[in-house]
Amino acid sequence: MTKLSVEEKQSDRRSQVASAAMKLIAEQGLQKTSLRAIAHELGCTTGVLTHYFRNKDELLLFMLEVVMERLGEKMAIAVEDIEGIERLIVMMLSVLPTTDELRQIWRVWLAFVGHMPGHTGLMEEHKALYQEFKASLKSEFAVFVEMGVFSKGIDVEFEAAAWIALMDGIGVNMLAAPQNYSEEQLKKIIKRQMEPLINK
Amino acid sequence: MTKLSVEEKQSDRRSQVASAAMKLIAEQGLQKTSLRAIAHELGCTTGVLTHYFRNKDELLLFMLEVVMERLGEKMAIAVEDIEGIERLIVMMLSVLPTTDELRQIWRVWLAFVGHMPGHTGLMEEHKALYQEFKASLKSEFAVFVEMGVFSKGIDVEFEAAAWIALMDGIGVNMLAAPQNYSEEQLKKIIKRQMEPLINK
DNA sequence: AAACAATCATAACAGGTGTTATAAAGTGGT
DNA sequence: ACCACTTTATAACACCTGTTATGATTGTTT
Repeated sequence: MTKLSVEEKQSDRRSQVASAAMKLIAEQGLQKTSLRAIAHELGCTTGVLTHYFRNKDELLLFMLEVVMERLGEKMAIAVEDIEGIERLIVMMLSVLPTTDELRQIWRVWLAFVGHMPGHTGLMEEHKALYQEFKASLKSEFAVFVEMGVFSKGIDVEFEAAAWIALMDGIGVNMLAAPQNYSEEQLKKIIKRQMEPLINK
Repeated sequence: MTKLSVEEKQSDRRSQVASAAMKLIAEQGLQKTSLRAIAHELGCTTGVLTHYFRNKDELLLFMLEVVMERLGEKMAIAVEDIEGIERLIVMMLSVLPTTDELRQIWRVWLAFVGHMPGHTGLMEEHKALYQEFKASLKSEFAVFVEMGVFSKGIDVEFEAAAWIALMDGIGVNMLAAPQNYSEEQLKKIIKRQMEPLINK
């Protein structure tokens, strides 16, 4: 391969494997997603998987990184050129499981979280990625404080944690107890969470 | 056995099996919790399990019922003799994973939810139990409206759903990305969620 | 063209899985 | 003491699991 197109580079073999695994996990659960099933989904044999991943946990970890990365990208794309309070609303709406792709991502995350007990390595990695997420949210909040959108007294650390918790909860509920959260309802919840932070 | 003490009756053999399974799931995850492992934990053989449960999914379902039931009991005990806004706060605090027992319950629930994809039977049952939970919360809210604590205009259905989502999110975060939510912080989040509902 | 390394396929291993059938042990009623 | 019934143990079944080792194939470099 003399030329590397951008697409080929960013979706290298590891990512292809991860995508196949994510598809299966989202529609069959983690238990039924064996290495052989993933290989079959991808149209190859398990030799590929063992060549790119030391073991299954390493594959799981990579999938989690892919999931977090995709969520970050979706946020970034959704909010560019949007400022102020609207920016936060759009940001949150852009990652909730409202599309098939996002539902897949959330299902994979849920499977991972449910699989964590007893696997301390996975827990620590998950915690690290979460704090990364929280850090970006904190800096976002800090900007709002600087710009006078949020009041000065707020505890950025605490607010970011509370915000992530709310988003996780909505996401989990949209998957685990499917119900019609309309976009208006989602906005209503988000705005409420934002209300006490606004500088008045 | 001529006499059936209350304790022996409510913790019959099925419940004992479920308790052993819950302990293992909470500390090792669902994958490593095989029928043989459960039997070993309980100090018997798999014959007991197969006698009381048709298959593993039926055991899982029963565990989910136990989990929901215990949460309901904890709520009921915590809030008796407490009225008004304080009642709601205590109710919520009483089920969040702040103790070892509650953490176990939440871990089992998370394992179940992560295991649901592809098992439509389990999903439907989970949804049913969730709506039961929501119904009791709705009636709780309705009382608040009647008593003038909450304002008349609120959408009880929507508010209950939003509330459950917030609780789920906090619970998941307390397990998946452990951090020190102090009781004050939890109360702060809860009160905030309550604020827009209060009749002023 | 030869040598090297990356990529992938194949196969075997040791062990564990849920499920099922069957036999043993225990229990209470008559 | 016998019987019917529940409860538990044992063992086997067929299958799947992640992991590992070994070859074949391919591509790149010298």
